[in-house]
Amino acid sequence: MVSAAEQSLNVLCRKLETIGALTPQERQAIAGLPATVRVLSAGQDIARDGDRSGQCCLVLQGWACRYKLLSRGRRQIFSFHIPGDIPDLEGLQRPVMDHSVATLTKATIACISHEALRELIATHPGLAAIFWRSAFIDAAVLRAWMLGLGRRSAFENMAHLFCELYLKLRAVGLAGDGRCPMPVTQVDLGDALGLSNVHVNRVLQTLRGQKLVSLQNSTLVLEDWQALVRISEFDPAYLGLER
Amino acid sequence: MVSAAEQSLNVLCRKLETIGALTPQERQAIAGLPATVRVLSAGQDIARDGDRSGQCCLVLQGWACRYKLLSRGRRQIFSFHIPGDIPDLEGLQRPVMDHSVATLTKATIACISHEALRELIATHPGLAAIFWRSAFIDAAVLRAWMLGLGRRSAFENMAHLFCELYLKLRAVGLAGDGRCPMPVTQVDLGDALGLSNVHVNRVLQTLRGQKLVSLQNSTLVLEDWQALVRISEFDPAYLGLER
DNA sequence: CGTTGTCTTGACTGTTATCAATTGACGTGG
DNA sequence: CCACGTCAATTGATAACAGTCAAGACAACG
Repeated sequence: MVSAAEQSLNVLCRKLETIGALTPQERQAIAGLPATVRVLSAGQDIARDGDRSGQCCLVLQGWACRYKLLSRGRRQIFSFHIPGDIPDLEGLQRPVMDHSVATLTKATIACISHEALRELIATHPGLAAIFWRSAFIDAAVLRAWMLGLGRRSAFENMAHLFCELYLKLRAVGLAGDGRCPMPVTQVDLGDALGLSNVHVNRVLQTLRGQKLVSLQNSTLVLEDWQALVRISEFDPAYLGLER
Repeated sequence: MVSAAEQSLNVLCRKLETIGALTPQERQAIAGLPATVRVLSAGQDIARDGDRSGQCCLVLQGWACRYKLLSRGRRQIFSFHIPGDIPDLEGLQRPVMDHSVATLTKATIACISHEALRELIATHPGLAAIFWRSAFIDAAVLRAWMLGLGRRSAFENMAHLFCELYLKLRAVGLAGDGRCPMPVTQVDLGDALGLSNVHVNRVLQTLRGQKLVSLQNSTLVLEDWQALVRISEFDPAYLGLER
């Protein structure tokens, strides 16, 4: 069903428009990308450390993450990815993965060949610039996480992460009104924040106890945005969101 | 002195050649970049969080770093930069800095306008690809540091950092024979690894006591490469070094 | 030769990990 | 419909790693 695939590529346009304006031609070129759609259950690897795949994956529905494993079951999650994101864009320049990409929830994914993406970028310099910016924004998010891992307390860092995810989701129309989906387990949260699952649980209780956020049924409710921003020293500039 | 400036831009060629081959034309175009050379003492900011500068800086001699400050004097260093690196390349796409760049040692820096770099990239697609790859390699290094901050012990992480820096320095001809310059203070090391200066000191003593590395007079000696690789689970693939 | 920054050490504290067990929610098959 | 299995969330007890504070040693530099 070509039309379904074209329809679904709109999430990519919506995401790119949070970074810069698209011309009608650019939107059309994106809609015309050849894509293979796959539906995966939660916790499935999309690409593995060491793979050489030849295509990029675009998240259409659900959440994904990038992560890497260490001995003794240690895992670090580097980023969360929501609809519109291309977690493995750098495969275009570095074909061998140095980490893995996996789903966090049931998810639908569009696979787009490197060839098609390279062609798209080559023929649309405006899109090339937006993809560049997108890659640099991803790097800025990595730095924000590093700052938290290295220098923020567990409490501050979790508050910071929630602020970030809320704004990213809202930018693509998936959140609003002080609440957003947060379909990740406490283990996932711990692997992103460098914490044990037990400690994540306790920090969440503290956060709830202080009427800052509550997380239930995979929904995050931000009950005191100002306080969260203050506690976590959150400055949204790094997200590079238009508006 | 134009010839001195041209001469000095060779460090950039040397660095880029660790990523991909350069044609004579590309080398020439790089040598012809208009650059302003500055000499800075240790601990000087080159660009500050929030700045909008209009130019990129290329490290010619000495070391630099990218960092960000938090309240109560907390600092996280995101990356170390050695001769040939352009720490703020992303200024090309994101003109407002979301972190700072500073010297770690006495350093000489070449300032190159965004304009000139954009022109260079636009007229040399091969260089554009190499700069893309370079940006993605930087992101891979950030992820390696994240993995260490989140999931490695202080001991493992310091060993990992030393492995990384040794290979990066060797790739541009600044190290060899199991030793390399390491002109950073223990405080700097701590700010990179998310540790206190006191703990850095103790971990260094352990490392030395186990005959793994020694760090004296700003020189790092790797006494047991195999053991370091094993302990820190070091895999150099992420550095993307040609060879 | 004193000043300054860096390194080193000891004592104590605190955050977070680990281990182990329990509860609760959900889906499946008998 | 209930018994069971599974996975996620929760709790308590204890331990380990790393931070903080404070003081002193050392070295480089003017």
